[in-house]
Amino acid sequence: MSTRTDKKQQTRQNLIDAALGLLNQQRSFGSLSLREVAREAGLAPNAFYRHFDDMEDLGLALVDVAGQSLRTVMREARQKLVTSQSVLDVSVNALFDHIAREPQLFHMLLREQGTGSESWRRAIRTEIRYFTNELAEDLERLGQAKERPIADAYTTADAIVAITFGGAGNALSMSADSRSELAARLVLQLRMIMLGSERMAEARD
Amino acid sequence: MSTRTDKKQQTRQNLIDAALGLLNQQRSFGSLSLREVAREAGLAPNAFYRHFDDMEDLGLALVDVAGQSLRTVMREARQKLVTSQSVLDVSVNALFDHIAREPQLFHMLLREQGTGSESWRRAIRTEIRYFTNELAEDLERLGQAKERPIADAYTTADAIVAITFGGAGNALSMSADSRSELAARLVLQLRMIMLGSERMAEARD
DNA sequence: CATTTCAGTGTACGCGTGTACACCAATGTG
DNA sequence: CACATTGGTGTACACGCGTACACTGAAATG
Repeated sequence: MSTRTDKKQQTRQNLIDAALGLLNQQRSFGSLSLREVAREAGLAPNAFYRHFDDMEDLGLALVDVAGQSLRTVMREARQKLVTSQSVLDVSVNALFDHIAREPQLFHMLLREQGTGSESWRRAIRTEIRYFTNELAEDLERLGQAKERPIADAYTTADAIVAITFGGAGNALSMSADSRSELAARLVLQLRMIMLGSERMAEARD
Repeated sequence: MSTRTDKKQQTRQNLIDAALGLLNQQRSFGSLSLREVAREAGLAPNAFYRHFDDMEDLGLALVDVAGQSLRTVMREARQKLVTSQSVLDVSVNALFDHIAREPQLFHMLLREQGTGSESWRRAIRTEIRYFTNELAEDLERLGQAKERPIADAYTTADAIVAITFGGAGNALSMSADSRSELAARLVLQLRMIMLGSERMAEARD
């Protein structure tokens, strides 16, 4: 009873992959056309409607996929938060590796935050806020464990995310060399934030 | 001998204003059509070509206008860098005021960095890098004057710009209330960076 | 086995687009 | 004053788009 549903899932996935395949640093999701995506997926234009209401609907599905991918990065980073010494260094490099593996996904998340429909932008904002909240929690816990508390965990986490994701967005259109140079600078900047946050917490006592 | 050239300049400006007028948080520059802009400017579509090669050409002109506006903000901020006590607070609020006055310009600069043609993105990157360089210079000078030097002025400036512009980009689609809340958080984050940078410089001795 | 469901097709439509071409009328030039 | 320059117009074209409609054939259902 599932040959039918399986096949449907498959072509749905084909549409998603087709859209992703058409994205690159020159081409934003907003510039893709329904016909174009259907063509790339080997479908007649009309068949698109069997799977999504319109391009916006597809877009939200893509953000969802990207969100899952982002959560994977985070989970890995959280593991390292416990074990490693040079947390920041390892985390940033982990993120950069991940980005290099799925550039289109992160193109959407990091570089198309500001464009598109209201719901598109809200969906992206939600994914990123989720990331920030989790990080804030980790920072707080970690700060107490090491007895070097930080000031205002959410604000600190937000700064870290802004720096990291902003940088990662730029990394998308860079050579491997410039990329690792950028990664090094990001680590420095994150260290500044952590240092500053700790110092602010000290001053508050 | 200038009735002709004057008029031409005027309609060119009309085209620029028309494009700017069509931009808002839902509508990105990339989604504007040549005909649409010409229509808004009260021109026949063909007349567009008397002033710009194509939409990309217009886009670069717009980035140029935005860059000039950005440089104005910076000049004001630099004045305050010398006179005021709470530099960061005043600077961030100055930027936010400016943004509220010309939202379309900053929409392009802050939210459409990641989309569009190669030359479009390079033009935007150049404007922002200019800003970062000037800030780095100021930070270095200021740090020496106050005998509280900072570490790696360019890296510090880059972090400040990333935080500030990232935040400002988000501010564009916020209510006035959320906006000032955000501004307050940004000031905190910038203080973290400054504090951290100073501490890094101390540690290096 | 007869019937219903439904993913996918082909045709067709009106629309907005970029831009080529021929033209006009006012300004600038010798 | 005669002529050249040029900002702007109107017409026309082919194109890609979203999507409505009628359809088909295979899988699912009873």
